[in-house]
Amino acid sequence: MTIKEVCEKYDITADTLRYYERVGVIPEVTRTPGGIRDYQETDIAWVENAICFRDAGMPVEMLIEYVKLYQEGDSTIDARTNLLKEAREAILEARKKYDIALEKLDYKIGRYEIAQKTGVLTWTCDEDDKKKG
Amino acid sequence: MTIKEVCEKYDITADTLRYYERVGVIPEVTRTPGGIRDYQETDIAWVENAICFRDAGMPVEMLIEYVKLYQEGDSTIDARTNLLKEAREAILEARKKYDIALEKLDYKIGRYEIAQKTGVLTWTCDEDDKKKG
DNA sequence: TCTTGACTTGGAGTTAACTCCAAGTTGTAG
DNA sequence: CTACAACTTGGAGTTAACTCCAAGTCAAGA
Repeated sequence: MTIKEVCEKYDITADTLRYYERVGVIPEVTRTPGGIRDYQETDIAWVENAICFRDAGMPVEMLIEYVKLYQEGDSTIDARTNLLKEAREAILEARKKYDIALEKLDYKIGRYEIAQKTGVLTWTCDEDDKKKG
Repeated sequence: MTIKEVCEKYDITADTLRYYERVGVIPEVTRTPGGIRDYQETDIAWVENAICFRDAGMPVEMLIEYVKLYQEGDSTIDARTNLLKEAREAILEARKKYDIALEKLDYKIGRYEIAQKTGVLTWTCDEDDKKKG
């Protein structure tokens, strides 16, 4: 699979893919004899992981560390487990914050929609932002 | 409430609070006659909102836009509602990605824990990353 | 009143994560 | 064999969101 195909498949730029490889977010990608990237199943799995975890806010540094440990072999299994657990906690924490924001948004949207429907503001925005967020 | 107290209450730096005010993420804060920030209930509500929405990944630009619309008065209620709905969609989208990452993490952690308990790798990490992510 | 520490401003600097660029190489279609 | 698009590299540039700094002002205690 060419870099272009991978880009299209995952809606990501070639620059980002090359950057991920360069800094070690993914291991070195398989090449053709001419030196052109030819993504194999394994390479693609790493790309998929990288995108998935980046999408969840996991820092590039952490992914680099994971790949480094992975390449050091079985002796790093404990370290890798810990790293993954740490990432899990961070993601759970972040998700909690998303839920709180959603609640707040829903409350505000609800208020605004009533105002729109009735054409009347039964409350001042000031009051709303002051008392209920 | 002084800037320091607000910092401590929300675990945020004074620089960030001043930055938020400067760029318009929150409206101008009440001052003492001497020009020193003296956060009132309303000011604090804005700070709380800003932190909450930033924590959910809402871009600073969007918060600035909301405050701008808010200050223009009731004629911008439709625009504000749309903005909030847009933010809501973005947060829902992001949260979905967090859930996917969590699933992947849980799967990997489960595998690693079995390896740790039994002291045996019944699978190669390569295989794991290749086939199951 | 003096000191001392927290506050003020505008502007410059930093960080993470890309994103772009120039100059050169590869590979496919005609 | 020749174009020509797509690929390669190292390195520089950009963006969002802070974060820090210098020079000066304010306010509470001795």
